[in-house]
Amino acid sequence: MQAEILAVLRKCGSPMSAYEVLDRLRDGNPRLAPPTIYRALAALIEGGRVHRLESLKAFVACKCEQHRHVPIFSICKECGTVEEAFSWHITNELSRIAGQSGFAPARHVIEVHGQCAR
Amino acid sequence: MQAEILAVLRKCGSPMSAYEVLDRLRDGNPRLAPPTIYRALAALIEGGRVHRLESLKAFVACKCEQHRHVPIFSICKECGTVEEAFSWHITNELSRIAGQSGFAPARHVIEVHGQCAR
DNA sequence: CAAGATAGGTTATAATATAACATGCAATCC
DNA sequence: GGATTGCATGTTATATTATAACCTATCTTG
Repeated sequence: MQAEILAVLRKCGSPMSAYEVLDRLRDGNPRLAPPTIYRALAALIEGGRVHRLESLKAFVACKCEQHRHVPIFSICKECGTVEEAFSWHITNELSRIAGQSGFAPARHVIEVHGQCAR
Repeated sequence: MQAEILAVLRKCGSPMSAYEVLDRLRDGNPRLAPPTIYRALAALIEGGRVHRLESLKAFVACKCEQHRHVPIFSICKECGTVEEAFSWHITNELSRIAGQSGFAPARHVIEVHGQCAR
């Protein structure tokens, strides 16, 4: 199931809601239900192979070779495409800010909405 | 309505779901329905007086004197409290990264989950 | 008052997500 | 081989979050 979902997300390229993934996979498996999708998505996210775009309530395949970084998403509000970047600078700076108050970061959500070059 | 919601959020201090706010306000107004809450929340967010924590699907009152900055939220997964910070460093660095690909940022979402000092 | 603007009320429903329990099936162990 | 275990998925139901669409009341301003 994880492999199938990953394939669907990769083929699509842009963010998909869980129910869009579900509809896609129901073509070959009409009995498929939401919990199956959400469970597999949870496992994929856990493994860093899929990200949830919190501000879109949607999911994308990780595009980086190296999963397990702090991803920074640029989300174009015109065309809907999402770029994934990362920056040690920002990772460090976030840790520094957190450190000031003794906060121990575990998971980072960085999403930038705007307009892409196109 | 905006004032009432803001009062509820301030009194609570930690993030509240829209429906928690709704329940609170229904004490004095049993006919209150979700659209009213969501509309007022949208206006408050527009004005920078409330933030939506995307990764929690919840809302907090802005704690800064000066609304209209790029907020960075530290969310403690133990006690649920949320700190709001900001950093020109990060704002600039995000702009720089965006600039590389010609992306024009309009809205930033920065949320860090972890564990606070307590 | 008329006309327009704005907030809120009302009803219904869409979209997102999870709880709880059942089933199937392969691996392992005696 | 048969019992046992573990794990992914199936199934049913429901919870949670959010919005559409249309209506009503109130205020504003010429």
